[in-house]
Amino acid sequence: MHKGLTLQQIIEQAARQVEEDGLHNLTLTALADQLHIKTPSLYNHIKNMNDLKNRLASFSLAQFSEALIHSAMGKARDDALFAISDAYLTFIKTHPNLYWAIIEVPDPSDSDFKKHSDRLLTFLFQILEAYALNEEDRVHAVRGLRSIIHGFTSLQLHHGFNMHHDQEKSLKWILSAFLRGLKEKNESCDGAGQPTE
Amino acid sequence: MHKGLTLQQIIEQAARQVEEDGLHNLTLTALADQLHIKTPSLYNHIKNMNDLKNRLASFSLAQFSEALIHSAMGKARDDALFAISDAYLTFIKTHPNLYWAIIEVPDPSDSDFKKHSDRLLTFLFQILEAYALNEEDRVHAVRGLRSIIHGFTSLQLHHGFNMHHDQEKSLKWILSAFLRGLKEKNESCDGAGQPTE
DNA sequence: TATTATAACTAATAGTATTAGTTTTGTCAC
DNA sequence: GTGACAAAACTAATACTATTAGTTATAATA
Repeated sequence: MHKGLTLQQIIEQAARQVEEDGLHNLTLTALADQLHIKTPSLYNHIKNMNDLKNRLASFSLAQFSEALIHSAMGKARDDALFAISDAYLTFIKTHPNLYWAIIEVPDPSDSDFKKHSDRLLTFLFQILEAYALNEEDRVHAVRGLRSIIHGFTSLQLHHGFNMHHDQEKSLKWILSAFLRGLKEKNESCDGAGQPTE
Repeated sequence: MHKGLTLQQIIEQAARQVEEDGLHNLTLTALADQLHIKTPSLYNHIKNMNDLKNRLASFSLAQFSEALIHSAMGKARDDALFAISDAYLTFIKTHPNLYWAIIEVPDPSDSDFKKHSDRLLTFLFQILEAYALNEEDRVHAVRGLRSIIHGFTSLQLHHGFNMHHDQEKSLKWILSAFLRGLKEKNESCDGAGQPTE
């Protein structure tokens, strides 16, 4: 047989199966079965399992970036950031296993993966340009945003917070606090604040 | 042979091997080899691989909690929180693979694991009691703290930020911003702040 | 139509967790 | 001490993994 199967189709099928069954239930046998080929035939398209997971991570990250960037269209500052965090939460809720594929990418320095990750980073930098921060502070601020959103969502995804209080409200609350603190840095209206120690 | 091998010894050996070779290089064969027993003998002590990983996660989390709680001894408020974040970073740097074992725990609802995780959470709550927050806000604040520290460290651990700027300084900067925003919430000194939109 | 590269195949291997059934060994009541 | 019992080791076997080597069929091309 000679199906002319394409790498793209393989990745997409892998993504479907991962979405359904989770990343660590992805096996070459199951993947080949769904594609109606024999397992070793996959090696005509991929180097090995790690390679497949890298490509799957890139694929997922591309969709993810797209969703985030799209969500902030025509918005700026806090508005944009809240939209992004909403999109982030939405993606995690609708594609938890794909997000996990991004987190567990075997080789984060893979060139294709890095391309998409850099794109997302640059995008965040641009959003933060609207705030009056010097170069170094902006680096810190971007790291802060990523940390907050990724940390919140991945904790929720894997470990779950106690569900008594609303999730989305929490994330918004946290982001608001961070942004308040970020703005206040330049203004130093802290004269009357509670003493630090 | 009848070595009288104990579960504790097995977990500790597993921890040693994971620290050295990473979580996904932990195999029952390798573990049994190092313990000088045959692979199936492990099943006298553990239920299966998942069970082993759960126990390993609990073991790691216990050490982790201990380190964090210890670091805040005799401190309060910002002082305590910065000490905790330092301890957090230190743990991740010295035991990255054990931290990963905590993150990748197969069953986060495992009772032993939950025990330690609740302990850590309660501890954070107590620290935050020193800030003037109502019940709900304190929930948000604890989530924020966890998200920031976990998010920052796990991003750094797995994907790495660009190393041009200092890591610890970044985390301190981010935490400071969050804490500023947290304090400001009650004070509403925001009259002259930059407009939100 | 002949050539060639692609993409499928079959067959085989080594490494994985796991189960079943057996044997050894330490412990403890008598 | 001796015998009963349970704990903890063992051997042997199974079912899945990924992966490699070598082979065959097909599609495109010259």
